[in-house]
Formats: sequence, C-alpha cells, structure tokens
Amino acid sequence: MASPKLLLVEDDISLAELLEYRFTKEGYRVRSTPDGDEALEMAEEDAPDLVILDWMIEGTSGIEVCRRLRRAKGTEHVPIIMLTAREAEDDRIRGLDTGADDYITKPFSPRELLARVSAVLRRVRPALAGETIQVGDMKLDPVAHRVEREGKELKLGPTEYRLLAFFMEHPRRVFSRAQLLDAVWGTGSEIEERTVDVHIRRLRKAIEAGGAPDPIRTVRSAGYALEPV
Amino acid sequence: MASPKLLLVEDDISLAELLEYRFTKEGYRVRSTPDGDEALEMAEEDAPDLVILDWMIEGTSGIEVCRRLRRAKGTEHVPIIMLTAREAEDDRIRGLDTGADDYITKPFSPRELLARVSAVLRRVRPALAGETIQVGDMKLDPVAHRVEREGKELKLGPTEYRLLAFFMEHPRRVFSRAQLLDAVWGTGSEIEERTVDVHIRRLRKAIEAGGAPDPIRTVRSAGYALEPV
DNA sequence: TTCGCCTGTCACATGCCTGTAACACACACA
DNA sequence: TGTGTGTGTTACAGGCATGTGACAGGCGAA
Repeated sequence: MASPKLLLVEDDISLAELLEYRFTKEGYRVRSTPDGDEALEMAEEDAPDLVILDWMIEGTSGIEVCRRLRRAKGTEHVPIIMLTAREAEDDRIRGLDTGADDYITKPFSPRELLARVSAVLRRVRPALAGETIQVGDMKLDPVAHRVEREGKELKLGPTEYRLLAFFMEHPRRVFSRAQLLDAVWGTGSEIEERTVDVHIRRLRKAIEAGGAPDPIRTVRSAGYALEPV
Repeated sequence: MASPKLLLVEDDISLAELLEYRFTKEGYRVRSTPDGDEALEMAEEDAPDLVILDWMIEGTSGIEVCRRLRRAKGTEHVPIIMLTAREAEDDRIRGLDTGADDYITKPFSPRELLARVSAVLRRVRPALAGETIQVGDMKLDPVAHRVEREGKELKLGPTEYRLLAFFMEHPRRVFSRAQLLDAVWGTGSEIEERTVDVHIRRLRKAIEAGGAPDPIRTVRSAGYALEPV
C-alpha cells in the first residue's frame, strides 16, 4: 500500500526506461508499456493507483486510452497524468476534458513529473502518497502500515485496515454499503452488502479495544461515517 | 443523495459516450438513450434529478420530449438543459419557452456542460450538488448527512431527514401533500396523504427539541412550507 | 500436512422507524 | 352557534435496518 502502483504508457523507449528507473528508485512499483491496448489490458487485470499516459502513442491514441479507462469498471477513478508533446493549448484542454487529472508538457525533467505524481496522489489518495493521516485520536501511517490510537497500536486485519484507511481519508463523510464495497473490496466485487456490517463490527471491536469510544457513526438507511473523536 | 441522477438524451453516440464517462467520472449517475420515447419511459420509471436533452433527435423531437416531461407527473420540476445544434436564435427562445432551464449550443466542451449542470443543480437542488444549505438557523450538510440548529445536531429519522432536506432546498415554498409524497417518498408511492401530516408532526417535534420555534407553516387546504426563522 | 487467522454468509435478536387508524381540535361558513 | 372540512396528536402493530455471535471454507505460515 505504501508503494503506489504506476502504469506508464510511453512509446519513446528511452524516456520510458528513464522514468521507470527513476520512479522505481523512489519506491513506486512501475509497469510500463508502449502500447495503448496493452495498457488497457494491464489496467484491467491489476488496477494501478495512477496512470502516466503519453498523448501521442502509436495505435490506440492516448486520449482514447484515457476515455476507455474512465469507462472501464475498476479504473473510473484512477488518476491520470497526461504527457503532451507540445504546448498546444488545444491539447491541454482536450486532455483535461477527457478526464485527465493533470498534464505535463515535454520536455520535462523526471523530478518535475515525480512532483506532479506525488501531488496528484496526495490530493486523491493521501494514504497512498505515504502521508500519515490523523483523524481525532487515531493516526495512520501508510508506510509502516500501522494505526495508532492514544499511542497504542491497533491490531487490525487486512480488510479492517483498508476500511479504516478509506474512512480516514474521508472523515465525517457518509458512505453507503455499496460505496464501501467499491472502495475497499474493489469495483465489481459481488459481495453481500450485509458483509460490510460485519466488517464494521469487527473494525469497531478492534478500535474500541482500549476502551475508547466508537468513532464510527451509523446513519440508518444511508451507511456509515467516521467521526473524529 | 450526493450523486445526482442524470438522464442524457442524445443520438450522436460518440458524443453521448464522451459525456457519459465524463459525468460518471465526476460522480454523477448517468442513464443515456438516443430515443425520445424511451427517454420519457426512463424518466417516468425513475425520475432523474436533471435531464440533458438534444434538440434534434430522431423520432420524438427534443422539444416534444421537453413538453411531455413538463406535463408528466413526477418530472414537472426536473431541470432540463437543452443541447442546440446551431446558434439559431429561434431554437434558443423556443427551447426556453418550452420549459428548459438552460441551453448550450454545439460545439461545446464537456467541461462547459459540466459547469452548466453544476450551476443548474446548485440553483435547483443545492443539497444534491453536495453544498450545505442554510435556512434560518438550520444548517444541513448533505455529505455528512447531518442537520444542525443553533449548533446542536438534530436527531432525525431517515424520512424526517429527507423531508427536511427537501424543504430546505425550497424554503418558503408551499408543497401539497401529493408533491411531498412524490419528492420524498418517490414517484408512484401509494401512501395515504395523511401520512405526510404525521411525518410533519414528527419532524416538527424533532426540530423543536431544543425549544426553538416551529419553522414549518401549515397552509390550510394547500400544504406545508418551511419558513426561515 | 497441520494450524491459525481471516473472510463471507447466515440466523437470530433488538430496537427504531413507518404507515394507518382513530380521536381531538381548529377553522370557515352559514 | 352548529356543521363540515381540514389538521394536530396519539397509539399501535408490523416491518425493516442494524447489531451480534457462530460457522465453514480458504489461505498462508510453519
């Protein structure tokens, strides 16, 4: 979790290799392909946390890949950063319209792109960017994969951790069971909604272990929310 | 509640797809059809929060669809945004005359349309746009699913919440029991109108809990309205 | 392999919410 | 003041949403 999965779509091989090396060194897991269709397949089989997409690639164009990612189940909300060849204003606007979250015009330095990636991830998935999140008396360290409450580490199972991390990324906000299934179990999972209740129950039990109050609010006929305590 | 339901009526398939994923990405729930009659059916079975309607579609024309939506029960007040092909002044005027809330002339960028949709929704259904609503001394936060009065949280049941949210979206306006049933219970619900009275009573009780005055006005033989206090 | 942890589902308990009916009360009109 | 219509209020039975404990299967570690 603490090493975001990137998908790099770039047909300039030497640039791709450079970026791959650089990002890997920074702790990202990178998968790379020069081909649009292959990128879509890769994204489908294992949804990345962020896509870096060259506007001008052979075969299926960047903008088309962008569109299909947005339409495909499981990748609708994956942030996309576009690489555009020129400063053509058209391209910029069309790129963002198509659903890209940010763009960067060539030539750029790897460091610049690193900054963009980090910025976008921080905005969309703070925990993924390696930032610790604090909500009330709970502190989540995504790098160490730990959650503390009142200085004591919480003992959480994998699902409980993902569920709590998601809540902590969006405190106070009410999520329906369906939304939680999408976010925590992955889009398209065919799990009973009641299962969410059970995991909420387990999460509550784990969080309250030290006798602290229950920060999870049940909103009848709507869902659950995490309240800072 | 925080994801408005759109109905898109557009027979240019590629444009429809573009808009569909763009809006989906922004968190809207989109249903789409190229056919006017089908659009009417879809609107009837599950009333959308906003309709995006192409002026020139095959079969039943856009203007006719617009008229029928306005006449049909359950969709009288659903905002409509018209897509017009040319800048022909005629079209614009007739479109607005017919009951459209806004129009946009092709070609337009998805971003432009997004802005219009967001603007219209904010005007007509603020809570759906995720905005907190303030009416008098009451504040409603649709994301957190909470209502405060004088800083204290109100304890509301699900129906009371929906009822109050609806009132707060249209302060001062008088609604008949039938209108409230449509808006809060959903189109086609077969509930006794007197039931509304009971829920009004419950809502009043919950709102007045702190001893504050009753903001709900009874309009004899007409309905109820929420007055800012 | 065995063991232990994690997971998804079920069944049951519980408490809240809901729609309706019935009665009391207020208002308009004669 | 009487009458009828419309609204306020209460009580209640049933339904529905959620809480909770148990269980069997899966999976990985040892």
